[in-house]
Amino acid sequence: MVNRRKPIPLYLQLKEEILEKIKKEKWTIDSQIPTEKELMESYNVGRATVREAVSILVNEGYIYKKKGIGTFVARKNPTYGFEPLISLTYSLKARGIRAYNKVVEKDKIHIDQLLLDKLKWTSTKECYYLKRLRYVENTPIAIEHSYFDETFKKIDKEYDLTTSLAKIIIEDLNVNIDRVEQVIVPRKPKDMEKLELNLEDDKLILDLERWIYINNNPEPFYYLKFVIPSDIYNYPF
Amino acid sequence: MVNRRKPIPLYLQLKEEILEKIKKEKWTIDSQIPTEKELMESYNVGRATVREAVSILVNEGYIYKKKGIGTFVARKNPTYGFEPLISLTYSLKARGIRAYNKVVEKDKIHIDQLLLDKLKWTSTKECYYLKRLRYVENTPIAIEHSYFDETFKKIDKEYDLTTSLAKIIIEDLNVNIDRVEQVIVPRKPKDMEKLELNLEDDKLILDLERWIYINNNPEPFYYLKFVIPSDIYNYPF
DNA sequence: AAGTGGTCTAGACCACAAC
DNA sequence: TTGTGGTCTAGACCACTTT
Repeated sequence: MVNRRKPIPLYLQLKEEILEKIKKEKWTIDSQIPTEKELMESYNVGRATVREAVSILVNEGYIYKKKGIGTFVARKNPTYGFEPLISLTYSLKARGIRAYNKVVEKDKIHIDQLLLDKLKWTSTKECYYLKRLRYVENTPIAIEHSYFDETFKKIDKEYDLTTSLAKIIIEDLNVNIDRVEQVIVPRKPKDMEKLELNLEDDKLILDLERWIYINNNPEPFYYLKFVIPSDIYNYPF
Repeated sequence: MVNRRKPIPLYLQLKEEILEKIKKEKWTIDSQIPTEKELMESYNVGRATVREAVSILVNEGYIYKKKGIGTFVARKNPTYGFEPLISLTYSLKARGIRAYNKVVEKDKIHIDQLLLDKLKWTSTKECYYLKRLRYVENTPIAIEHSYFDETFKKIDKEYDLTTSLAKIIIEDLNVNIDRVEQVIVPRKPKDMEKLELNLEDDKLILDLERWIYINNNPEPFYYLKFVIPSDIYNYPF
């Protein structure tokens, strides 16, 4: 029960109450939790208090809402913090930020020795290139260069390339991810990149390269390069 | 100006208004923006509307609040999503989640050939080991093994090891980060890890290894291994 | 039509920091 | 003491989904 005499805000107490019900499986995954009205009445608090408590749990990934329907349990355990290792789209979504991806280029390409090394491939094979610009609030936040093996044919045919590629790989492609390698290196941007990312003159960028290995294949099926403005060194702790 | 006849919620319109003032440097970095009361009066909206708009911008990292003082501009440009590539603490904080780190072990250690390879060092030198458990809401979310070169003596002496190591490295240590390498591999947990992370029986974990290179040194000064419960395959996209 | 969450207002009291 | 953001209430109207 919530207690007004405690020095802890009501919405935090209520949040803990709800969380406990989820942890103890009184409310199970994908089942609906009480409506805002019901929570107001059960705990004798105002609607703002209920909404504050609920919104924290939504933010932390425990519950989700469906407009016009209700609020539901998403998960019993937290998945804190490692989302960005998997998906930029997801990590933005977790912060309530809508991202938009624009396909700039899509091609089957020829591979030379240099690219072969980049891709960590030992022999020449089919290679598909996808270039996307990633936007948040109409501001470009990254240039993304993707290189796929023939797996791309399926992706291109069946999925929407403006959404999260990680989602497609993890959820829909039905593959086992064996290994993800990643290298981040800061450097000066090229003129073209300055233009695409709307960069000020002296600003550095980051090269983020990623290789994904699946299905026991010794070579990666997917090579990704992000070009990102580097404000990384002055973020507000 | 905000407009009630538009189909866009007032708080989103107000958010855009504030953001524009920041982007166009009408309100500059670290300067105070109008108080909630002033914003209510300027835009003829209620306090909840103002607080909603402001809280989004806080979440996105544009502004920050000081209790009892006011609200201030943090940055002009977005830095969405990439900070967490370096700092777990940051990525949690961005979602309004407080993390707690507990130092389990701290030692100067002997290096054998196996470890030397792991660390990507070519010759033996001083090596300091730090093991921490990382908690959120009293739930352990990761086991962290850190290996430092002699740089650690300064860190250990001058800083609080229960805070963000990334913050210390980036902000306080005054080094240039040249390169960050990272490998993620899923595997079955050891019994000890099951215990420390409170794992259910069939759950996989992720090994996340990270090497950080600084100051043009060809060898990393810092090797990190995270052991993380893996909910990757059921992300709520 | 009924029920849900989404948006919004007006007002209140509080804890905190600065003067 | 004053002003700030933090918490909380009661009430209103809306858009959305299901019946």
